[in-house]
Amino acid sequence: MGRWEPNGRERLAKAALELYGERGFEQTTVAEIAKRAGLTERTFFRHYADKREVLFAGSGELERLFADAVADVPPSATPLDALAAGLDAVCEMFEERREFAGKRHAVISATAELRERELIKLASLAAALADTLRRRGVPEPVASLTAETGVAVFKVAFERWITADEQRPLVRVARDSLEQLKAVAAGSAPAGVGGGAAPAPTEAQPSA
Amino acid sequence: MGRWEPNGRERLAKAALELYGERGFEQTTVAEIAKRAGLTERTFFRHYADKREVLFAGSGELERLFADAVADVPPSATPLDALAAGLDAVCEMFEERREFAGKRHAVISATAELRERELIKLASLAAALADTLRRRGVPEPVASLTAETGVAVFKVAFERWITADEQRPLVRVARDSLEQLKAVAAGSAPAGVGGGAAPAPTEAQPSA
DNA sequence: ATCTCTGATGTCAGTTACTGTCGTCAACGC
DNA sequence: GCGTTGACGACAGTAACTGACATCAGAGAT
Repeated sequence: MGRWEPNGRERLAKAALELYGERGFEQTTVAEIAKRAGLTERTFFRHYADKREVLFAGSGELERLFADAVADVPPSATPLDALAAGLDAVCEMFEERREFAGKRHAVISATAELRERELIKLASLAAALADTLRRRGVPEPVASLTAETGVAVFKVAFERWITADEQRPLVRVARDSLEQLKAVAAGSAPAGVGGGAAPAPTEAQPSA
Repeated sequence: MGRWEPNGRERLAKAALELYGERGFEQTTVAEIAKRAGLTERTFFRHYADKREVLFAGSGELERLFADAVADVPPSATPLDALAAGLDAVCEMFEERREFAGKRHAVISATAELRERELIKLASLAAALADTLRRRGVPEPVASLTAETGVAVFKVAFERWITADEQRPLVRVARDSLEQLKAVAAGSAPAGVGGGAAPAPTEAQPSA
């Protein structure tokens, strides 16, 4: 047995999520988080670069998962198909953690500072995806555009999935969003309500 | 004449951009910025909410310009065409300020904290665009997807334009990027090297 | 068994971003 | 003239973060 309780890092993360949820991010001091975790402020900053980062420790894992899945798709596939495979892999990871993801998402979307941090993590994800696509031989700017598109689709799908009234699994929502984006880009959705003139996109559910 | 030199706000912005460029963002204190502007630290925070915001004061104007242009497109146009009109309007505004935009961009991309702020401004822009599209009768999630796509295209185009070896006007680069995105989404760009199968996206003339 | 080295933590002092409060003084309207 | 307003300075305070150094259990070497 060590001199201190084990898993200090995890205790800090747990305490932070709790306190951010109870009092809000700005009303919580790092000293309070450390105290709840039975540690000191200085130790908090040894584990997490700043007060926000404690909520984003897992983002590196997500990035690797997504990029690896894209890299593993056969080279004959289009960039968009490779993207779809990555999307599938990432969505699967979230399915089991919906409750945790919900709490975390609520805290983040309540505070501008945390939204900033989330956005830069997503940007980092897009950069990693673009890099992976380039390694597959996809030229610029197609690689970057595809990567940004993939992140946008994930973002939109996640927001819908985390909503209370969305029952489908995340992977289903994501695939649907991707199909809709394809339809938009193909110009099949006129601005006017209804889109009657559109050549019936693949299977666009009138879910909205 | 007032008790103080006029245009304190602008002097602060100028001093900040200079100092961020000379020593870097993190190595510059707010006290130094204020001193160079002939004011005090307290006054800096009266004009700008925080040390980063001084570089993003004009973003509200950009947002209005973009959204208004999208709103003014005839309702018969597709969402993507409306987006293209907004893109044109925004690009025009940048053409005259390339030097300033370059300095600002160099400072921002050198510091993670500033990149975060830029990203949230772009997200705010996307939200405003999505709102405008919904007012045009575009349903969700198409409105959000289209808005995110528009911002992504602008981002990619701006990055290319600000590069020293890019000679074309921003509006040309942006239109080209949009065309390439359409091609990607249409599935015309195989993952295999070269994109030779694609219908020559590189010099796509602004047929839009 | 002792010794040393390592790693996770505590302690403390310091810098700086940011805020609240109050005072000052020119300009402006009456 | 006179009160009000608006922009700023002065000053004190909080809290995020950093650097330097101390402490002490455990692991491995001797």
